[in-house]
Amino acid sequence: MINKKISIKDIAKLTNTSITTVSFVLNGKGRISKEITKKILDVAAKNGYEPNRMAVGLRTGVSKVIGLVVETIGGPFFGAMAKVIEEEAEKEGYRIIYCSTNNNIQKGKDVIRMLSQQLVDGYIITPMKGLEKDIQSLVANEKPVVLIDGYFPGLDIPHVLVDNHGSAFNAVNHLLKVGYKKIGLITADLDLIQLQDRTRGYKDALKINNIKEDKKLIFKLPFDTDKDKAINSIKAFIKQQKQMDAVFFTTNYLGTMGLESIKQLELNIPQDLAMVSFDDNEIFSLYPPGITTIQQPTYEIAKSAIDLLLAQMGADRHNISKIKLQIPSKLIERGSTAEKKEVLVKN
Amino acid sequence: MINKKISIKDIAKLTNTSITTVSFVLNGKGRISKEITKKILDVAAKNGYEPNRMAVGLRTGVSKVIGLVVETIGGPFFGAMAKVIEEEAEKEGYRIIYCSTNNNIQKGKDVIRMLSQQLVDGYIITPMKGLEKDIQSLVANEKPVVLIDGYFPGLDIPHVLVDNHGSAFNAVNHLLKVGYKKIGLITADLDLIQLQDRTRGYKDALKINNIKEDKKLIFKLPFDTDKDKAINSIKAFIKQQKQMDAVFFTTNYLGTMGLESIKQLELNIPQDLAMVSFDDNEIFSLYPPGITTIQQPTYEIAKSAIDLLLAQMGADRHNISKIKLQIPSKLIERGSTAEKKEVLVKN
DNA sequence: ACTTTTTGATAAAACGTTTTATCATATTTA
DNA sequence: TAAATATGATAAAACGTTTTATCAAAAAGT
Repeated sequence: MINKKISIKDIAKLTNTSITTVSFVLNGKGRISKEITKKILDVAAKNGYEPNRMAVGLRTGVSKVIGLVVETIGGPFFGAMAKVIEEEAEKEGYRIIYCSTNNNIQKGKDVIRMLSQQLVDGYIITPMKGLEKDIQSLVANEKPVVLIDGYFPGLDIPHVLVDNHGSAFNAVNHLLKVGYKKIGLITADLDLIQLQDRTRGYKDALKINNIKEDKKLIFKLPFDTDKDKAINSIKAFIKQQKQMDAVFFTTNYLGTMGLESIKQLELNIPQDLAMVSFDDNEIFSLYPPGITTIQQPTYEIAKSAIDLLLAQMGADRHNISKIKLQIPSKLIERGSTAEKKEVLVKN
Repeated sequence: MINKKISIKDIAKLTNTSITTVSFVLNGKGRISKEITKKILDVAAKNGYEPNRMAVGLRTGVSKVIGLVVETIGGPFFGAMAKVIEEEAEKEGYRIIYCSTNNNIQKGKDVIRMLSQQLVDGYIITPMKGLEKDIQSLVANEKPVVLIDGYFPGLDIPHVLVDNHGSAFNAVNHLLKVGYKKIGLITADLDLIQLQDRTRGYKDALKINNIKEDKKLIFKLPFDTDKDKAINSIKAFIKQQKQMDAVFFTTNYLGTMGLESIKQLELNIPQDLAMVSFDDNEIFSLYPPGITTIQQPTYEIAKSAIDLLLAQMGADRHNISKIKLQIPSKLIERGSTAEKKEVLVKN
């Protein structure tokens, strides 16, 4: 049953009709009689005809493929996103072509250039500094683009992401409410707007509670440190800041390493150190006493992003673009931020 | 800088040459003088020429795209795979188009049919029962295919996966060596050869240690149960099998839920119940006292798969196909399988 | 000086579609 | 009955490449 792929031309021959007629029937265009329509449809079905996407793409300029450019598909965050995006796209007949940048600007540029070889109809991209021009150039060329998990401040490009500032603000505020006073921040030394917004949220929460920001309580982990080194430097930071009674990690990855660090230091959560991390995660729910986290609405973010993109690719293209969404997160409170018990001072 | 995409024809016009000449220069074929070559290359570079992949694809029948069909990209296992596969493919100029089946046969069929519309040059597929015909048909049509994380017993299709039988055998053997005697098995009620091989490994390990298999110690979790229900039924199973002193989970997912179940039952690991799970994972390394796991060589598996596929797509196509790899795993021993302390019988 | 070979360049066909313009024939209108 | 219109089908061009076959001019061989 080695089916040589059958073309529209073959169907025309088999049904004594013309190529045009077959094309019209298959696409429900033109005016073709019932009988011929049926005959063509039958033959097409029987031979399992599938249009050649390359030919269609060449002729129409439409590939029915969406480019998904993420930092890395590995993590739980993007994995969940990818799934939703794929499902929604498929409903509209789009396939997903996936590329990762590994936070490397050149790789990002390359990937975008490649995809723009008429390969994809639209883009969902996690932006990073240095890609502004490339992405603006896509937009200028009328390519539908939605940024996800980040944005370019000042640029008018549709995007959807969690409310990073508000989420961080709430988390730190929560820590303060339940009694922690010396709250540390552990973030990554990456030039990402998301991390900056989260840091701002932390600082604003302190400010509004009249707590003076202490630079010593902020630790930026260098970007490319390997895992063991990273854990060691986190441990060093925690050990050094003795008065610190809680710590806020700005990413999942940092939070997990933080957990490992705290474990290795044999500190008790939350008695010795309370903690909150961005991005919920199975570890955080399972690890005793449960780690309080900021749960990103991954489904909503992904759904909004793909919807926004599909809308841009649809008929009503123009009035939809320029939509910007910041979706609220959910603070999952667990044991790691249990109310602080004041230490009794012996007297 | 709205660059309308430039074509080979435009370059020909700009350089007073013919389309053929430009094509020859750009592809390093034909015989064209140094001067004209340079002129064309210059103009092409200056205008940022990129070939139209659709046109190339139509003409040559080659898309430079690889289809990756997995159960779901979400999990850590496939996420890690996808990353490696993408990196390696990119070196050879291939892009990855990703589709998930969610363990649904019809979805799998649909996805394969779609991809075969001349969209992709080769396939990496996680096989599932019911897709045999579809995949064999690809092979019959000379499409390069590599199966990953599974295989079709009896069918001669290249594949690469972990040595499921051997891995399970070793894990259970290890449990027996360190003193556990009543070892339970928790697996999923899915008709996957991987799970069957793992189950066989478990049984063979018992057999070789002269331990009679006890059907009561084997629990198959129904496929579509939601997480809470699943945890409850695992808890019920554990509570019922009082003499059971250790349990082997055949997948990451099951292991994680098992951990949650054991936690909810307030059992001590390993004193009350020892455990081993397939697929290593950050939770298992972090959760006290550390869970012993079978670590799949994800990098090796993915690398082998993409290498095998690229080889099939290369020049020496035929002598390479039909390669089958089962890669050994690594047993990561942690606290959950510490040597069993015999309970002192009071006398 | 005439044929053969080499060199450099190109015209044209093909890949499989979609779509515009055209054309008969049939039907309606005047 | 002649003119206008509606109906059903199709030829041909176009999308941007690659590649085969061809061709003129230059170089080499006789």
